[in-house]
Amino acid sequence: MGDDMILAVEQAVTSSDKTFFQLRKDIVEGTILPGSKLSETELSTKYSVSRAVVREAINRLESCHLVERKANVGARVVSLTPEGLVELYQVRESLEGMAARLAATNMSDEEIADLRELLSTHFNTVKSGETYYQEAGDVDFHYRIILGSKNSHLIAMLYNGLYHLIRMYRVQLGMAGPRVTTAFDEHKHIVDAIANRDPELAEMLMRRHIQYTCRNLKPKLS
Amino acid sequence: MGDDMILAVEQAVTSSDKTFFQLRKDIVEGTILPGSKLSETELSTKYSVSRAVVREAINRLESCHLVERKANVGARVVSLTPEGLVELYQVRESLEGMAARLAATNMSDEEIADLRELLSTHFNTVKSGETYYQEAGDVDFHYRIILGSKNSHLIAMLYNGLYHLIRMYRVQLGMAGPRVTTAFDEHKHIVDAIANRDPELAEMLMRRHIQYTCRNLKPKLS
DNA sequence: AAAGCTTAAATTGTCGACAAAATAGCGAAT
DNA sequence: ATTCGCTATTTTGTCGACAATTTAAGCTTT
Repeated sequence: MGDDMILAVEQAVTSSDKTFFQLRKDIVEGTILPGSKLSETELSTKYSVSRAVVREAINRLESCHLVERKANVGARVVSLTPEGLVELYQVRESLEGMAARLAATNMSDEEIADLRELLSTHFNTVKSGETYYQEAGDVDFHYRIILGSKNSHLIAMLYNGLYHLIRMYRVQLGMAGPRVTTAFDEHKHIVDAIANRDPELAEMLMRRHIQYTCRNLKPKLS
Repeated sequence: MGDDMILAVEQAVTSSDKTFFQLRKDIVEGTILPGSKLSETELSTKYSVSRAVVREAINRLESCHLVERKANVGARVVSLTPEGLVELYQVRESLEGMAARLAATNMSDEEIADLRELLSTHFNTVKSGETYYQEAGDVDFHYRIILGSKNSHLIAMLYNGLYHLIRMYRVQLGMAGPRVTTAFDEHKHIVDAIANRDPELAEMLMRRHIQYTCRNLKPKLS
Protein backbone atom coordinates (compact mmCIF):
# COMPACT_ATOMS: atom_id res chain seq x y z
CA MET A 1 0.00 0.00 0.00
CA GLY A 2 1.77 3.11 -1.24
CA ASP A 3 1.19 6.74 -0.47
CA ASP A 4 -0.79 7.21 -3.64
CA MET A 5 -3.88 5.37 -2.50
CA ILE A 6 -5.83 8.56 -2.83
CA LEU A 7 -5.22 8.43 -6.54
CA ALA A 8 -7.05 5.14 -6.86
CA VAL A 9 -10.20 6.77 -8.18
CA GLU A 10 -8.36 8.30 -11.12
CA GLN A 11 -8.04 5.93 -14.01
CA ALA A 12 -6.28 6.84 -17.22
CA VAL A 13 -8.48 6.06 -20.17
CA THR A 14 -6.74 8.07 -22.85
CA SER A 15 -3.11 8.40 -23.77
CA SER A 16 -3.16 12.01 -22.70
CA ASP A 17 -4.32 10.92 -19.25
CA LYS A 18 -1.38 8.59 -18.82
CA THR A 19 1.07 11.26 -19.89
CA PHE A 20 -0.56 13.74 -17.54
CA PHE A 21 -0.38 11.37 -14.58
CA GLN A 22 3.20 10.43 -15.35
CA LEU A 23 4.31 14.02 -15.72
CA ARG A 24 2.49 15.07 -12.58
CA LYS A 25 4.13 12.26 -10.64
CA ASP A 26 7.56 13.18 -11.96
CA ILE A 27 7.06 16.81 -11.01
CA VAL A 28 5.51 16.24 -7.59
CA GLU A 29 8.07 13.63 -6.58
CA GLY A 30 10.99 15.73 -7.77
CA THR A 31 12.15 13.63 -10.71
CA ILE A 32 11.66 16.77 -12.74
CA LEU A 33 13.06 19.63 -10.72
CA PRO A 34 11.22 22.86 -9.89
CA GLY A 35 11.95 25.61 -12.40
CA SER A 36 13.00 23.29 -15.20
CA LYS A 37 11.70 23.82 -18.70
CA LEU A 38 9.23 21.39 -20.23
CA SER A 39 10.11 20.98 -23.88
CA GLU A 40 7.22 19.57 -25.87
CA THR A 41 9.35 17.80 -28.46
CA GLU A 42 11.68 16.40 -25.83
CA LEU A 43 8.86 15.02 -23.73
CA SER A 44 7.06 13.60 -26.75
CA THR A 45 10.12 11.53 -27.70
CA LYS A 46 10.73 10.58 -24.05
CA TYR A 47 7.21 9.24 -23.51
CA SER A 48 6.78 8.02 -27.11
CA VAL A 49 3.64 10.01 -27.76
CA SER A 50 2.69 12.81 -30.08
CA ARG A 51 3.38 16.41 -29.26
CA ALA A 52 -0.36 17.05 -29.10
CA VAL A 53 -0.87 14.80 -26.10
CA VAL A 54 2.12 16.35 -24.34
CA ARG A 55 0.62 19.75 -24.98
CA GLU A 56 -2.69 18.68 -23.51
CA ALA A 57 -0.95 17.19 -20.49
CA ILE A 58 1.00 20.40 -19.92
CA ASN A 59 -2.19 22.42 -20.17
CA ARG A 60 -3.73 20.28 -17.48
CA LEU A 61 -0.65 20.69 -15.31
CA GLU A 62 -1.04 24.42 -15.68
CA SER A 63 -4.59 24.16 -14.34
CA CYS A 64 -3.16 22.39 -11.28
CA HIS A 65 -0.73 25.27 -10.73
CA LEU A 66 2.16 22.84 -11.17
CA VAL A 67 3.59 24.52 -14.27
CA GLU A 68 3.54 28.05 -15.63
CA ARG A 69 3.24 28.69 -19.33
CA LYS A 70 3.94 31.72 -21.43
CA ALA A 71 2.55 32.05 -24.93
CA ASN A 72 5.08 31.35 -27.69
CA VAL A 73 7.74 30.68 -25.09
CA GLY A 74 6.93 27.49 -23.27
CA ALA A 75 6.18 25.92 -19.92
CA ARG A 76 8.29 25.66 -16.79
CA VAL A 77 7.74 23.74 -13.58
CA VAL A 78 6.78 26.14 -10.83
CA SER A 79 9.46 27.33 -8.45
CA LEU A 80 8.92 26.80 -4.74
CA THR A 81 9.28 29.82 -2.52
CA PRO A 82 8.54 30.57 1.13
CA GLU A 83 5.94 33.12 0.05
CA GLY A 84 4.31 30.58 -2.23
CA LEU A 85 4.09 28.09 0.60
CA VAL A 86 2.42 30.61 2.88
CA GLU A 87 -0.06 31.61 0.18
CA LEU A 88 -0.84 27.99 -0.53
CA TYR A 89 -1.53 27.24 3.11
CA GLN A 90 -3.70 30.30 3.46
CA VAL A 91 -5.94 28.98 0.71
CA ARG A 92 -5.79 25.51 2.17
CA GLU A 93 -6.78 26.80 5.59
CA SER A 94 -9.73 28.56 4.07
CA LEU A 95 -10.99 25.65 1.98
CA GLU A 96 -10.36 22.84 4.41
CA GLY A 97 -11.86 24.88 7.20
CA MET A 98 -15.02 25.13 5.16
CA ALA A 99 -14.76 21.42 4.37
CA ALA A 100 -14.67 20.56 8.06
CA ARG A 101 -17.59 22.89 8.69
CA LEU A 102 -19.68 21.21 6.01
CA ALA A 103 -18.54 17.73 7.02
CA ALA A 104 -19.95 18.33 10.49
CA THR A 105 -23.34 18.61 8.85
CA ASN A 106 -23.08 16.32 5.84
CA MET A 107 -21.02 13.31 6.91
CA SER A 108 -23.04 10.22 7.74
CA ASP A 109 -22.67 8.49 11.08
CA GLU A 110 -21.05 5.59 9.30
CA GLU A 111 -18.47 7.82 7.61
CA ILE A 112 -17.64 9.35 10.97
CA ALA A 113 -17.22 5.89 12.50
CA ASP A 114 -14.90 4.93 9.65
CA LEU A 115 -12.92 8.09 10.24
CA ARG A 116 -12.55 7.24 13.93
CA GLU A 117 -11.36 3.78 12.98
CA LEU A 118 -8.81 5.20 10.57
CA LEU A 119 -7.54 7.43 13.31
CA SER A 120 -7.06 4.63 15.82
CA THR A 121 -5.32 2.50 13.21
CA HIS A 122 -3.09 5.42 12.42
CA PHE A 123 -2.37 5.90 16.11
CA ASN A 124 -1.33 2.27 16.59
CA THR A 125 0.99 2.20 13.61
CA VAL A 126 2.63 5.43 14.68
CA LYS A 127 3.00 4.18 18.27
CA SER A 128 4.69 0.99 17.03
CA GLY A 129 7.30 3.13 15.37
CA GLU A 130 6.38 2.67 11.75
CA THR A 131 6.68 6.29 10.78
CA TYR A 132 6.37 5.71 7.07
CA TYR A 133 2.60 5.55 7.39
CA GLN A 134 2.63 9.04 8.69
CA GLU A 135 2.08 11.05 5.55
CA ALA A 136 -0.33 8.62 3.94
CA GLY A 137 -2.43 8.54 7.09
CA ASP A 138 -2.49 12.31 7.32
CA VAL A 139 -3.47 12.70 3.68
CA ASP A 140 -6.16 10.07 4.04
CA PHE A 141 -7.61 11.82 7.08
CA HIS A 142 -7.86 15.17 5.37
CA TYR A 143 -9.14 13.61 2.19
CA ARG A 144 -12.04 11.91 3.95
CA ILE A 145 -13.15 15.14 5.53
CA ILE A 146 -12.98 16.87 2.19
CA LEU A 147 -15.13 14.15 0.69
CA GLY A 148 -17.39 14.39 3.72
CA SER A 149 -18.18 17.99 2.87
CA LYS A 150 -20.16 16.61 -0.09
CA ASN A 151 -19.28 19.81 -1.95
CA SER A 152 -18.09 18.95 -5.44
CA HIS A 153 -16.37 22.29 -6.02
CA LEU A 154 -14.47 21.98 -2.79
CA ILE A 155 -13.45 18.43 -3.60
CA ALA A 156 -12.32 19.34 -7.09
CA MET A 157 -10.35 22.40 -6.05
CA LEU A 158 -8.52 20.67 -3.24
CA TYR A 159 -8.01 17.29 -4.75
CA ASN A 160 -7.39 18.08 -8.41
CA GLY A 161 -5.98 21.48 -7.70
CA LEU A 162 -3.95 22.03 -4.58
CA TYR A 163 -3.05 18.72 -3.01
CA HIS A 164 -0.42 17.80 -5.56
CA LEU A 165 1.25 21.16 -5.11
CA ILE A 166 1.19 20.72 -1.35
CA ARG A 167 2.72 17.30 -1.74
CA MET A 168 5.37 18.77 -4.01
CA TYR A 169 6.36 21.19 -1.26
CA ARG A 170 6.42 18.33 1.24
CA VAL A 171 8.68 16.24 -0.95
CA GLN A 172 11.07 19.11 -1.58
CA LEU A 173 11.22 19.87 2.13
CA GLY A 174 12.22 16.31 2.96
CA MET A 175 8.87 14.89 4.03
CA ALA A 176 6.97 15.58 7.18
CA GLY A 177 8.16 16.98 10.43
CA PRO A 178 8.32 15.25 13.79
CA ARG A 179 5.03 16.53 15.14
CA VAL A 180 3.20 13.24 14.82
CA THR A 181 1.62 12.94 18.21
CA THR A 182 0.40 16.49 18.45
CA ALA A 183 -1.08 16.24 14.98
CA PHE A 184 -2.86 13.10 16.08
CA ASP A 185 -4.48 14.91 19.00
CA GLU A 186 -5.58 17.69 16.69
CA HIS A 187 -7.11 15.17 14.31
CA LYS A 188 -8.95 13.57 17.19
CA HIS A 189 -10.44 16.86 18.35
CA ILE A 190 -11.58 17.62 14.81
CA VAL A 191 -13.35 14.28 14.54
CA ASP A 192 -15.00 14.88 17.89
CA ALA A 193 -16.32 18.22 16.71
CA ILE A 194 -17.67 16.63 13.54
CA ALA A 195 -19.24 13.79 15.52
CA ASN A 196 -20.87 16.37 17.81
CA ARG A 197 -22.27 18.08 14.72
CA ASP A 198 -20.54 21.32 15.65
CA PRO A 199 -19.65 23.10 12.38
CA GLU A 200 -18.17 26.20 14.00
CA LEU A 201 -15.78 24.26 16.19
CA ALA A 202 -14.85 21.83 13.42
CA GLU A 203 -13.89 24.70 11.15
CA MET A 204 -11.93 26.50 13.81
CA LEU A 205 -9.98 23.40 14.84
CA MET A 206 -9.22 22.49 11.26
CA ARG A 207 -7.96 25.98 10.52
CA ARG A 208 -5.72 25.97 13.55
CA HIS A 209 -4.45 22.53 12.65
CA ILE A 210 -3.44 23.72 9.21
CA GLN A 211 -1.86 26.87 10.63
CA TYR A 212 0.28 24.74 12.90
CA THR A 213 1.27 22.53 10.00
CA CYS A 214 2.32 25.57 7.98
CA ARG A 215 4.39 26.96 10.83
CA ASN A 216 6.03 23.57 11.11
CA LEU A 217 6.94 23.50 7.44
CA LYS A 218 7.90 27.11 6.91
CA PRO A 219 11.34 27.24 8.57
CA LYS A 220 12.52 24.36 6.41
CA LEU A 221 12.25 26.23 3.16
CA SER A 222 13.92 29.54 3.91
CA MET B 1 -18.10 51.07 -20.13
CA GLY B 2 -19.42 47.52 -20.15
CA ASP B 3 -19.69 44.98 -17.41
CA ASP B 4 -16.55 43.25 -18.54
CA MET B 5 -14.10 45.86 -17.34
CA ILE B 6 -12.61 43.31 -15.01
CA LEU B 7 -11.47 41.35 -18.04
CA ALA B 8 -9.30 44.20 -19.21
CA VAL B 9 -6.11 42.57 -17.95
CA GLU B 10 -6.67 39.50 -20.10
CA GLN B 11 -5.34 39.91 -23.58
CA ALA B 12 -5.61 37.25 -26.22
CA VAL B 13 -2.25 36.65 -27.84
CA THR B 14 -2.90 33.32 -29.49
CA SER B 15 -5.79 32.08 -31.59
CA SER B 16 -6.69 29.62 -28.88
CA ASP B 17 -7.01 32.48 -26.44
CA LYS B 18 -9.51 34.26 -28.62
CA THR B 19 -11.57 31.14 -29.07
CA PHE B 20 -11.47 30.50 -25.34
CA PHE B 21 -12.61 34.02 -24.49
CA GLN B 22 -15.34 33.93 -27.11
CA LEU B 23 -16.64 30.56 -25.99
CA ARG B 24 -16.52 31.58 -22.35
CA LYS B 25 -18.45 34.73 -23.11
CA ASP B 26 -21.07 32.81 -25.08
CA ILE B 27 -21.50 30.31 -22.27
CA VAL B 28 -21.53 32.81 -19.40
CA GLU B 29 -23.92 35.19 -21.14
CA GLY B 30 -26.27 32.42 -22.19
CA THR B 31 -25.75 32.48 -25.94
CA ILE B 32 -24.83 28.83 -25.57
CA LEU B 33 -27.34 27.30 -23.20
CA PRO B 34 -26.49 25.26 -20.10
CA GLY B 35 -26.39 21.54 -20.80
CA SER B 36 -25.80 21.88 -24.53
CA LYS B 37 -23.20 19.80 -26.25
CA LEU B 38 -20.01 21.37 -27.56
CA SER B 39 -19.15 19.70 -30.85
CA GLU B 40 -15.54 20.23 -31.78
CA THR B 41 -16.06 20.08 -35.54
CA GLU B 42 -19.10 22.31 -35.35
CA LEU B 43 -17.31 24.95 -33.30
CA SER B 44 -14.21 24.78 -35.47
CA THR B 45 -16.24 25.65 -38.59
CA LYS B 46 -18.24 28.25 -36.67
CA TYR B 47 -15.19 30.15 -35.44
CA SER B 48 -13.06 29.35 -38.52
CA VAL B 49 -10.24 27.73 -36.60
CA SER B 50 -8.74 24.31 -36.41
CA ARG B 51 -10.19 21.59 -34.24
CA ALA B 52 -7.02 21.63 -32.15
CA VAL B 53 -7.58 25.17 -30.92
CA VAL B 54 -11.21 24.41 -30.14
CA ARG B 55 -10.06 21.40 -28.14
CA GLU B 56 -7.62 23.51 -26.21
CA ALA B 57 -10.28 26.12 -25.52
CA ILE B 58 -12.69 23.45 -24.28
CA ASN B 59 -10.00 22.04 -22.01
CA ARG B 60 -9.54 25.46 -20.49
CA LEU B 61 -13.27 25.84 -20.03
CA GLU B 62 -13.25 22.56 -18.17
CA SER B 63 -10.63 23.96 -15.79
CA CYS B 64 -13.01 26.86 -15.10
CA HIS B 65 -15.79 24.42 -14.25
CA LEU B 66 -17.85 25.81 -17.10
CA VAL B 67 -18.00 22.59 -19.11
CA GLU B 68 -17.82 18.91 -18.23
CA ARG B 69 -16.02 16.48 -20.48
CA LYS B 70 -16.13 12.73 -20.72
CA ALA B 71 -13.42 10.79 -22.52
CA ASN B 72 -14.37 9.63 -26.00
CA VAL B 73 -17.78 11.20 -25.60
CA GLY B 74 -17.42 14.95 -25.60
CA ALA B 75 -18.02 18.12 -23.64
CA ARG B 76 -21.23 19.70 -22.40
CA VAL B 77 -21.89 23.07 -20.83
CA VAL B 78 -22.56 22.61 -17.12
CA SER B 79 -26.14 22.50 -15.93
CA LEU B 80 -27.20 24.95 -13.26
CA THR B 81 -28.89 23.53 -10.20
CA PRO B 82 -29.91 24.92 -6.81
CA GLU B 83 -27.46 22.54 -5.13
CA GLY B 84 -24.68 23.70 -7.42
CA LEU B 85 -25.40 27.31 -6.56
CA VAL B 86 -25.23 26.59 -2.85
CA GLU B 87 -21.98 24.67 -3.23
CA LEU B 88 -20.50 27.45 -5.31
CA TYR B 89 -21.37 30.07 -2.73
CA GLN B 90 -19.99 27.96 0.07
CA VAL B 91 -16.64 27.93 -1.67
CA ARG B 92 -16.94 31.59 -2.47
CA GLU B 93 -17.73 32.43 1.15
CA SER B 94 -14.66 30.55 2.23
CA LEU B 95 -12.25 32.06 -0.28
CA GLU B 96 -13.50 35.63 -0.22
CA GLY B 97 -13.64 35.56 3.55
CA MET B 98 -9.97 34.70 3.53
CA ALA B 99 -9.36 37.38 0.90
CA ALA B 100 -10.94 40.02 3.13
CA ARG B 101 -8.91 38.78 6.09
CA LEU B 102 -5.68 39.05 4.14
CA ALA B 103 -6.67 42.36 2.57
CA ALA B 104 -6.99 43.86 6.05
CA THR B 105 -3.29 43.22 6.46
CA ASN B 106 -1.92 43.51 2.96
CA MET B 107 -3.83 46.34 1.26
CA SER B 108 -1.97 49.62 1.13
CA ASP B 109 -3.53 52.78 2.51
CA GLU B 110 -3.80 54.08 -1.03
CA GLU B 111 -5.67 51.01 -2.22
CA ILE B 112 -8.06 51.35 0.68
CA ALA B 113 -8.64 55.00 -0.19
CA ASP B 114 -9.35 54.02 -3.79
CA LEU B 115 -11.80 51.42 -2.57
CA ARG B 116 -13.60 54.01 -0.48
CA GLU B 117 -13.80 56.28 -3.48
CA LEU B 118 -15.21 53.50 -5.63
CA LEU B 119 -17.83 52.87 -3.00
CA SER B 120 -18.97 56.48 -2.83
CA THR B 121 -19.09 56.69 -6.62
CA HIS B 122 -21.13 53.55 -6.65
CA PHE B 123 -23.43 54.98 -4.01
CA ASN B 124 -24.08 58.14 -5.99
CA THR B 125 -24.86 56.35 -9.23
CA VAL B 126 -27.22 53.98 -7.46
CA LYS B 127 -28.94 56.87 -5.67
CA SER B 128 -29.45 58.64 -8.97
CA GLY B 129 -31.37 55.64 -10.22
CA GLU B 130 -28.88 54.25 -12.70
CA THR B 131 -29.20 50.67 -11.64
CA TYR B 132 -27.24 49.28 -14.53
CA TYR B 133 -24.01 50.06 -12.72
CA GLN B 134 -25.09 47.79 -9.97
CA GLU B 135 -23.52 44.52 -10.97
CA ALA B 136 -20.35 46.02 -12.39
CA GLY B 137 -19.86 48.02 -9.21
CA ASP B 138 -20.38 44.98 -7.03
CA VAL B 139 -17.98 42.86 -9.06
CA ASP B 140 -15.40 45.63 -9.00
CA PHE B 141 -15.65 45.94 -5.24
CA HIS B 142 -15.13 42.24 -4.63
CA TYR B 143 -12.40 42.08 -7.21
CA ARG B 144 -10.36 44.80 -5.54
CA ILE B 145 -10.48 43.05 -2.22
CA ILE B 146 -9.41 39.81 -3.84
CA LEU B 147 -6.47 41.61 -5.42
CA GLY B 148 -5.83 43.29 -2.09
CA SER B 149 -5.22 39.92 -0.48
CA LYS B 150 -1.99 39.79 -2.53
CA ASN B 151 -2.39 36.01 -2.59
CA SER B 152 -1.82 34.76 -6.12
CA HIS B 153 -3.53 31.43 -5.55
CA LEU B 154 -6.59 33.11 -4.17
CA ILE B 155 -6.67 35.55 -7.06
CA ALA B 156 -6.29 32.81 -9.64
CA MET B 157 -8.90 30.52 -8.15
CA LEU B 158 -11.51 33.20 -7.76
CA TYR B 159 -10.88 35.19 -10.86
CA ASN B 160 -9.96 32.55 -13.40
CA GLY B 161 -11.97 29.85 -11.74
CA LEU B 162 -15.20 30.77 -10.04
CA TYR B 163 -16.24 34.25 -11.02
CA HIS B 164 -17.36 33.33 -14.50
CA LEU B 165 -19.48 30.52 -13.16
CA ILE B 166 -21.00 32.87 -10.61
CA ARG B 167 -21.74 35.33 -13.35
CA MET B 168 -23.31 32.57 -15.40
CA TYR B 169 -25.70 31.85 -12.53
CA ARG B 170 -26.47 35.55 -12.22
CA VAL B 171 -27.26 35.87 -15.91
CA GLN B 172 -29.48 32.81 -15.91
CA LEU B 173 -31.33 34.10 -12.86
CA GLY B 174 -32.10 37.39 -14.55
CA MET B 175 -29.40 39.60 -13.06
CA ALA B 176 -29.15 40.93 -9.57
CA GLY B 177 -31.81 41.29 -6.95
CA PRO B 178 -33.18 44.51 -5.48
CA ARG B 179 -31.01 44.53 -2.35
CA VAL B 180 -28.80 47.35 -3.54
CA THR B 181 -28.83 49.63 -0.53
CA THR B 182 -28.34 46.90 2.06
CA ALA B 183 -25.46 45.49 0.04
CA PHE B 184 -23.94 48.93 -0.02
CA ASP B 185 -24.03 49.15 3.76
CA GLU B 186 -22.41 45.75 4.00
CA HIS B 187 -19.69 46.84 1.61
CA LYS B 188 -19.07 49.92 3.68
CA HIS B 189 -18.68 47.96 6.90
CA ILE B 190 -16.22 45.62 5.20
CA VAL B 191 -14.09 48.51 4.03
CA ASP B 192 -14.18 49.97 7.52
CA ALA B 193 -12.91 46.73 8.98
CA ILE B 194 -10.12 46.58 6.42
CA ALA B 195 -9.21 50.21 7.06
CA ASN B 196 -9.10 49.45 10.81
CA ARG B 197 -6.74 46.57 10.02
CA ASP B 198 -9.10 44.11 11.65
CA PRO B 199 -8.71 40.80 9.80
CA GLU B 200 -11.12 38.83 11.96
CA LEU B 201 -13.95 41.28 11.50
CA ALA B 202 -13.26 41.77 7.80
CA GLU B 203 -13.51 38.04 7.23
CA MET B 204 -16.66 37.65 9.27
CA LEU B 205 -18.42 40.55 7.54
CA MET B 206 -17.43 39.34 4.10
CA ARG B 207 -18.68 35.85 4.84
CA ARG B 208 -21.99 37.16 6.09
CA HIS B 209 -22.29 39.42 3.08
CA ILE B 210 -21.85 36.47 0.73
CA GLN B 211 -24.28 34.36 2.73
CA TYR B 212 -26.90 37.06 2.34
CA THR B 213 -26.24 37.27 -1.37
CA CYS B 214 -26.69 33.53 -1.70
CA ARG B 215 -29.96 33.57 0.21
CA ASN B 216 -31.09 36.36 -2.07
CA LEU B 217 -30.29 34.37 -5.19
CA LYS B 218 -31.40 30.95 -4.10
CA PRO B 219 -35.20 31.24 -4.32
CA LYS B 220 -34.96 32.39 -7.90
CA LEU B 221 -33.52 29.15 -9.18
CA SER B 222 -35.75 26.53 -7.58
C1' DA C 1 35.49 44.80 -26.36
C1' DA C 2 30.56 45.81 -26.33
C1' DA C 3 26.31 46.88 -28.40
C1' DG C 4 23.19 46.45 -32.20
C1' DC C 5 21.53 44.41 -36.36
C1' DT C 6 20.86 40.33 -39.49
C1' DT C 7 20.36 35.72 -40.18
C1' DA C 8 19.91 30.74 -38.77
C1' DA C 9 18.15 27.34 -35.59
C1' DA C 10 14.94 25.74 -32.45
C1' DT C 11 10.44 25.92 -30.24
C1' DT C 12 5.69 26.79 -30.03
C1' DG C 13 1.14 27.43 -32.46
C1' DT C 14 -1.93 25.75 -36.01
C1' DC C 15 -3.66 22.76 -39.38
C1' DG C 16 -5.54 18.69 -41.99
C1' DA C 17 -5.63 13.65 -42.10
C1' DC C 18 -5.89 9.15 -40.08
C1' DA C 19 -7.22 5.82 -36.14
C1' DA C 20 -10.22 4.47 -32.49
C1' DA C 21 -14.23 4.79 -30.02
C1' DA C 22 -19.08 5.81 -29.43
C1' DT C 23 -23.59 6.82 -31.26
C1' DA C 24 -27.28 6.07 -34.50
C1' DG C 25 -29.70 3.36 -37.77
C1' DC C 26 -31.23 -0.83 -39.70
C1' DG C 27 -32.54 -5.55 -39.80
C1' DA C 28 -33.43 -10.04 -37.67
C1' DA C 29 -35.11 -12.88 -34.09
C1' DT C 30 -38.24 -13.74 -30.30
C1' DA D 1 -44.06 -4.76 -31.15
C1' DT D 2 -39.77 -5.05 -28.71
C1' DT D 3 -35.26 -6.39 -27.96
C1' DC D 4 -30.90 -7.81 -29.49
C1' DG D 5 -27.08 -7.63 -32.65
C1' DC D 6 -24.78 -5.88 -36.60
C1' DT D 7 -23.33 -2.20 -39.71
C1' DA D 8 -22.66 2.60 -40.96
C1' DT D 9 -21.89 7.11 -39.53
C1' DT D 10 -20.41 10.47 -36.63
C1' DT D 11 -17.32 12.22 -33.06
C1' DT D 12 -13.33 12.17 -30.41
C1' DG D 13 -8.27 10.98 -29.87
C1' DT D 14 -3.78 10.91 -32.02
C1' DC D 15 -0.37 11.86 -35.30
C1' DG D 16 2.95 14.21 -38.51
C1' DA D 17 3.76 18.40 -41.16
C1' DC D 18 3.71 23.32 -41.94
C1' DA D 19 3.55 28.32 -40.24
C1' DA D 20 4.74 31.83 -36.95
C1' DT D 21 7.28 33.34 -33.23
C1' DT D 22 11.09 33.33 -30.25
C1' DT D 23 15.81 32.39 -29.11
C1' DA D 24 20.59 31.84 -30.34
C1' DA D 25 24.55 32.79 -33.19
C1' DG D 26 27.40 35.40 -36.13
C1' DC D 27 28.63 39.53 -38.13
C1' DT D 28 29.19 44.37 -38.43
C1' DT D 29 29.86 48.77 -36.38
C1' DT D 30 31.28 52.09 -32.94
